Amino acid sequence: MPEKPYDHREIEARWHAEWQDQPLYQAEEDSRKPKYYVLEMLPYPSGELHIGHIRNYSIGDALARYQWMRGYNVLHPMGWDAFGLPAENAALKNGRPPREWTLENIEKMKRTHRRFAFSYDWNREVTTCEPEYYRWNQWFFLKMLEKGIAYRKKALVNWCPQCATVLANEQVVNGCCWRHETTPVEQRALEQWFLRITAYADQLLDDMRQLEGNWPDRVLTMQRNWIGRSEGAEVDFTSAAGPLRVFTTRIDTIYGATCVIVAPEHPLVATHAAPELQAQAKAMVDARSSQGPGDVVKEGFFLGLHATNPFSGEPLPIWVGNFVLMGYGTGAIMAVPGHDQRDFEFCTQYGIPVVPVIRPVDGALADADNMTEAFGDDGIVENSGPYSGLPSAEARARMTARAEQEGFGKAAITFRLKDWGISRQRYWGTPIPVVHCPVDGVVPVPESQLPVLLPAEIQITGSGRSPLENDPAFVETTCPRCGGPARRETDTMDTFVDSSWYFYRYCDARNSAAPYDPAKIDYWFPIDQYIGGVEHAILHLIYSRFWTKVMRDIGLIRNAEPVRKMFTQGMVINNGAKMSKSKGNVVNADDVAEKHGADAARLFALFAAPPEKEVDWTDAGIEGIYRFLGRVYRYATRNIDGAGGDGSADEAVLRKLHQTLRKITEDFDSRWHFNTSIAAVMELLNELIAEESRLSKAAMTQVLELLTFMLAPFAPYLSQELWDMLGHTGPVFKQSWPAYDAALAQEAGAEIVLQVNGKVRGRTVVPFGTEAEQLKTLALAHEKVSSLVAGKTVVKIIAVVDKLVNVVVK
RNA sequence: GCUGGAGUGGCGGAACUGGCAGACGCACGGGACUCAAAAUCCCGCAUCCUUCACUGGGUAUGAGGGUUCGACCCCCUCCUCCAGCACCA
Repeated sequence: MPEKPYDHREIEARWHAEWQDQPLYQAEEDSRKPKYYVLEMLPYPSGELHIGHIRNYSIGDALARYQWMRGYNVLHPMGWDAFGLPAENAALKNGRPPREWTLENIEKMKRTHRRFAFSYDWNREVTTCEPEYYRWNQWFFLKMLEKGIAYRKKALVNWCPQCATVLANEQVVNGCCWRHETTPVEQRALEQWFLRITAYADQLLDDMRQLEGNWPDRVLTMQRNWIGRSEGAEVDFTSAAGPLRVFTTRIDTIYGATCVIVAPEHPLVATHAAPELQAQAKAMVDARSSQGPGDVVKEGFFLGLHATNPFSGEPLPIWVGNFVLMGYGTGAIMAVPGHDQRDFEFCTQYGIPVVPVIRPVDGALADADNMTEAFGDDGIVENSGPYSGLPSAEARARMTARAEQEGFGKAAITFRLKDWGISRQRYWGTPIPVVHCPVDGVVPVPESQLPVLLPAEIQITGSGRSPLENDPAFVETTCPRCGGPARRETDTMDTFVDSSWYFYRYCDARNSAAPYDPAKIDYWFPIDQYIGGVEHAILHLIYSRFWTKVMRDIGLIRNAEPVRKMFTQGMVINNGAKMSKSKGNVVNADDVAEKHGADAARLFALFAAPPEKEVDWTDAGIEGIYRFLGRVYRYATRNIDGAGGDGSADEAVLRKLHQTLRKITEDFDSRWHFNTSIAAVMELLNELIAEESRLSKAAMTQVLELLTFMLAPFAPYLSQELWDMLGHTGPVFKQSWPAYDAALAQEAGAEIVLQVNGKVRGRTVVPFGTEAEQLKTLALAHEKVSSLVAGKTVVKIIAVVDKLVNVVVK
């Protein structure tokens, strides 16, 4: 058969039509096959897929298809993170109702998904803005309220004036909003709903040990830092205003404390500071909140009060310092300028004495007058009453014990992690299911009344409060307890709530009686492989882990962790910047599919770099892949029913064929460096073309079939076309992944590198396993080697079986 | 500042366990086919020296040192870049 040109449009259109209404990718219920749950992070439905998405999904899809071929019952679902601010902004801008806008975007993106033939089980699709989904957010919220995990408090919150809403701590980047990177976040006091994630801090930390090895170290490190567990002690300093509690990790330095510093928001300021000092503290708070990224200059003032060091009995001045955080520890510290750099800077600035009390294990105590920086290491405690001479660690233990005995302190653990504020003053989110009753206070909506529906018709104003407040039909209700008039809560939930458990819903997506059937979770969980961007290393991935633990404690599920293996793929860079709408460098997936085809786009996304690394998008790069696919196609079409050659190249070609298959299989099972898998297929093709006329018909048949299989996880359209051309029926990815033939893949002999003084001077082929002694003899007999050795003394000869010989001469 | 990670041709990257540095692709140069172009195919492509040529040799994995018969790989010092955290007491 003469070769045919590669027409990606024709091939992809044909199979697209063929597959359109077929349930090809459904996961089986009640299967006896082993399960494999592969998941890619669900996208926000912005309206278009770009190449960054394509990369994420191409990795997951290759894996899903490979696992199908390996005989697994694969669950590979997709959904939409459909609540969130852009829908409201779109509504403001062009008057489209958020739901309508969102659903339309979803339809558009789904078309692109199908065009790329990603193997999702669309029967399990989850759309988080639909009541069938968000009612379970509300249900979980009520459970958490019962358990005391959800609670309400007035708190200083991060407020973004641009978003006109509250941000979680995790959403504040360098003092600015994560969505508006130049807008400083303000502090406001509001009644907010919180989830007590801090109660799980230790578990979140401890269970990371189960994840080690299967999650990227980088992600685990970031989570550990985020949780920020510190062991130390709380100690009461006595003062005229009552006991003042500080948190310290270095109680061993307490004899070196020269003042106590409180945060400007500390209650002591409000109760005991003179009015002008209170104004000064307030100014400090405001200055800090409006300060953007960069260094905050240390500032402070004397409060006019003293506190007594419970160990030394010494009176110390109480200062207010702008670098002391109310939100961490007790909001008050003991300043030990001799052994803490921050305290050193503050105290020297205000002339507060420096008193060194720790010396290096093998050195002398520093001289206070000549210090230029604090000595922050552990050492030997000096000038510290009965503790003098003890190593730091022991001093800490004894001092803490004494504080506990005498009731002025205790061992304490402080976390950097704070409770998760979930209230948002927004319309397009899950309504928080409580009502405010003048008689009964805050009353949960009974489960039977769920879901609390978001009203469809709403005037989005963009002003500070939730648009829901302006909808009397929503706000005005009756108290479920007393039946009197009451107001609904108008805050909605943070959208990270939606994504904290969506992957459980995939297991039972149409359940209307419960979030899911626990038996199904038992079968499918944990997720075998989760794939997504590293930008979610802390937010989404910590919340998800927390939610799983809560569901377990409610008694719904048994697994403590949702994700067994995590993979973070690198970003796609275009023109030196991360692709984003605001930078205007987005490469649209449909455009690429039109020009070069979905197969080429997918293959290039995998070929350009190892999946965990960033990858530069280049039009030229995808051209190369497109040419490769064309060569494969033309090679196949012109050889598919040819007469065959004399077979003189069969042995070499089949060896290469099975070596390539072995490499791809190994890449899937270990390191996922699909760029080298694809390079190996290219190498194979180069050899196939070179030896084309010398291949027997039987060998050619085997070549074409295995080549088709090798491409099946990466290029579904082309491989299906080839499979069809080869006279087979049915989807190629439902065939069994072929086992490579180890005997065929075996090289004829070992190539031994011959070196003199570590430099390669020749090589020779010997039977595998040829012994070292024999290799040495062979090497010395080698013409090139012997000429270089002649006239010199052989110092030694190193021989490594099947690898090399190195003759060392002098 | 702290904590991770990374530096290899013009570019993206390979070299998996200390054993042939530069696979594969892009770009580039030359050639074939063509009236011409596109497409396609063939050849070359780290660098310097040597040779008419075949060839042969030296130098190269951010810089400098070390360990080793042998180092992109291990150790030490330094430089640069990227990411995360950033007064967390």
